[in-house]
Amino acid sequence: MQYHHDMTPEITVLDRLLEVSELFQKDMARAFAGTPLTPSRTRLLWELAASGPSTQHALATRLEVSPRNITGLVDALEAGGYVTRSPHPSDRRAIIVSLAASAQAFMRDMQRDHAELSAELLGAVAPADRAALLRGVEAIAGRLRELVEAEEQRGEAAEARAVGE
Amino acid sequence: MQYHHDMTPEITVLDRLLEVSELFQKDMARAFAGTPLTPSRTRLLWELAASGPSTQHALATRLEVSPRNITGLVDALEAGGYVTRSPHPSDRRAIIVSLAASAQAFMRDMQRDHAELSAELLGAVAPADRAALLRGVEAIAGRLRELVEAEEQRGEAAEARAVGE
DNA sequence: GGTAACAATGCAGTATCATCATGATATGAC
DNA sequence: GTCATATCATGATGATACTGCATTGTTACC
Repeated sequence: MQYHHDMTPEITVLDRLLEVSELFQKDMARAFAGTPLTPSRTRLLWELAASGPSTQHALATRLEVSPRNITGLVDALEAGGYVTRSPHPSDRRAIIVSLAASAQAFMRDMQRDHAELSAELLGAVAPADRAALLRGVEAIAGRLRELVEAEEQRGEAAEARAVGE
Repeated sequence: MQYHHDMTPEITVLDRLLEVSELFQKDMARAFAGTPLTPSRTRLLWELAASGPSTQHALATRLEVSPRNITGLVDALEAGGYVTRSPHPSDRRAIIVSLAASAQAFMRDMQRDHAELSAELLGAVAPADRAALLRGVEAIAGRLRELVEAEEQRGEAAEARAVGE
């Protein structure tokens, strides 16, 4: 691959996005050091904040992991006081997982930090570029979503073929 | 913070970036399923592609992990035929890790895919928005880099204080 | 009422990623 | 030559994140 002394824009967009992605991860890891929170557990917490109290089965479906895995994640979060388990009102097999009161405050803080960071980052962008940036990132996210979905279905199709043979 | 019925731009930029980040990870995981490649190992491979043959110690420093960890990662990559270990020409303690010939081709493929994906994503953006998008993402990456670095140093300072007491 | 499906979990297992402690060997300064 | 230091390997350990299978209690259907 030939590199000219000015970088090609195609390369830099993706590279910057990947860098941003890496920096986010690094920042999260640092922020959660010393707590029992990990990416997987935080994902569960966000899901709970977004969708409200849920059965473990529902969480497993929405997060696309095995129910068994949810049990473990909830165990850890419950031990840390982030969530509570309560019986389902009508189905005695099921368990409702809810955010603990302290975790609700915690999530509000996270959302506040989230908004602050967002404002901070947008502040680094020239005002005249902001609208276009917004549209562009939106377009990229949409396209990427499509691509990943398409890949997923190809994968499932291949799997189905393999089983059929 | 006031929410109008249209979402505030501050929230959406960050959210979209986080979504993009998540989609990248998902895509990588899918692409590497069935290979011995994992995020950490791929990171080592990229580092090797970028910096050329290196001692394990140098890799440990650059990737900011323990030397012991590098041994394990290199073990796995060597078993998979991605890297080779060879003696250091002048220091018989040291070992030089290099990309295997097949891995060099593999990395070229990855870079090609990388460029294709980049073009594909940029293609989803309205032509008039591309220049601003580029500048904007660049600005955001730069700002985020600063923030993470600042956080890091605050963390180190706190650690130093703790040790000093 | 009997049976099949369902929710959660105990148990067992795999893989990754990381740490520290220890030891073998090589280097380089004195 | 000797001794501190550097490089790497091994072994032990631990946390996390998954999985599958078998079990227990519950519900729903016929």
